[in-house]
Amino acid sequence: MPDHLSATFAALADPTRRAILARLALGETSVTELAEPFEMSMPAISKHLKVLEHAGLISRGREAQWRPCRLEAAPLKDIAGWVDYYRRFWEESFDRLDDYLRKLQATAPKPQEKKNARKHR
Amino acid sequence: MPDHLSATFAALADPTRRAILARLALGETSVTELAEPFEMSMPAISKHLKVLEHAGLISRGREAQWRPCRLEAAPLKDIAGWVDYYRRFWEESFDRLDDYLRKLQATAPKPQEKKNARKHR
DNA sequence: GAGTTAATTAACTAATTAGTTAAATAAACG
DNA sequence: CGTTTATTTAACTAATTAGTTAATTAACTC
Repeated sequence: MPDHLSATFAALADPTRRAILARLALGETSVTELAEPFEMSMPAISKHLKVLEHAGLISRGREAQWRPCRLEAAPLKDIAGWVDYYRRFWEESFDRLDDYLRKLQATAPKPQEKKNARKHR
Repeated sequence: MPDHLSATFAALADPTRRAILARLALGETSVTELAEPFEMSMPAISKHLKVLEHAGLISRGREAQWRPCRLEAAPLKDIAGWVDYYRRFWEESFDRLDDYLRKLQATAPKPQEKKNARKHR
């Protein structure tokens, strides 16, 4: 995985892993307890944890024979930062050209002209 | 892909696809122009676009022989909503048990324990 | 030391992903 | 019509992923 944002997104792309994070939001816990809600073998959970750890989303301690997992939210902050850049696109501000065009399109159903929208970079 | 959040996260887990979205944030454009910055064949880009479209992150029109792509931000709003739940974990509020313990651990037991020097933003 | 509990590693398989090149489709152009 | 331009589909390959069962490591308990 090249960059750390990709690793984080990839880790979050699995519902089991997101459920694990949701559980850890309630507090640190063991692998066995994390595994319990899932119809899945322990090694499968272990692998999911490894993916989460690799992405920096959890850390693992050691306490006797348990390896308690803890949520680490720093990568989530990066995700929030990344996605926030796009906020304006879902908050429907009508001051951008794009939205202007979108509005035009909504009101004038059949634009005949081939508007040369291609720009040079 | 089961749920739509997973599909969105998976789509965002690739740097090429994120770059495509970044380009589309500047405005609607053609597949060829989207492909240009990448050392990658057109079919490869076409597949990336299909992934993005499947996740609802872009929509495609038709204008003569071009299929202009447009950013669709609704799924990003869902991502923002999901990640926002975890905001308290990176904003270091010290009113939770977890953070209390974390603080104890940082100050008390072992002098050469790693300092846990996370910064506020 | 033997057994129990917690978790990981090894070895394997099936499915998915990300890329390739070559062929096909679709619309515009002369 | 045949050609050009834009894009997709087909067919293939290599790498990665998500899961399995069996074996292993590690620490505690008797």
